[in-house]
Amino acid sequence: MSAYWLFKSEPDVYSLDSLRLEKSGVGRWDGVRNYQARNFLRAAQVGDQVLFYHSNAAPSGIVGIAEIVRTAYPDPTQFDPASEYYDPKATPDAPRWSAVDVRFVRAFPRLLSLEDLRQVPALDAMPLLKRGTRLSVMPVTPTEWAAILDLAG
DNA sequence: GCCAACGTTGGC
DNA sequence: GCCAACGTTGGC
Repeated sequence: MSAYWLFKSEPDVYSLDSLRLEKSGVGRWDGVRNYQARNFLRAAQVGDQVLFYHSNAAPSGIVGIAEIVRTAYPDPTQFDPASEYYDPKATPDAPRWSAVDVRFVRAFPRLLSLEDLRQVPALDAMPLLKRGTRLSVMPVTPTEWAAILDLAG
């Protein structure tokens, strides 16, 4: 039984299109530096479905679907001093941060903006829509998933 | 282990 | 670019 997730990314950094255009067909979801988000990443299983959300965009919103193709492994960027995600306290023997691999599934016909999503009562409990929540990886319930796909058309 | 200071996120 | 909200750090 697949689970559902929502991943946030700034489209200027990594968009759904970036994932779609990956030569290998697979994109690495790295750079997560929040423990709660990391723990959710670690819970993701192969085949789980992911809502791809563009943050810091105009407008921000859900743009499509990706799928987990590899479960959590140490995020290589934490060991790379040249990376903006470098974490000097992480070592290969004691990694702190995890990455997963995803593949593109599909783009929605239109972006579902926060404003759109707030119109749907079934989505009221989503952390995404709660004031002040900045979680970049969060679980999505089957009910929420169905409501969002319905909205996407 | 408290908590002030600081840094980051992300909508607007 | 502003700034509210939140997470992390580090002095004590």
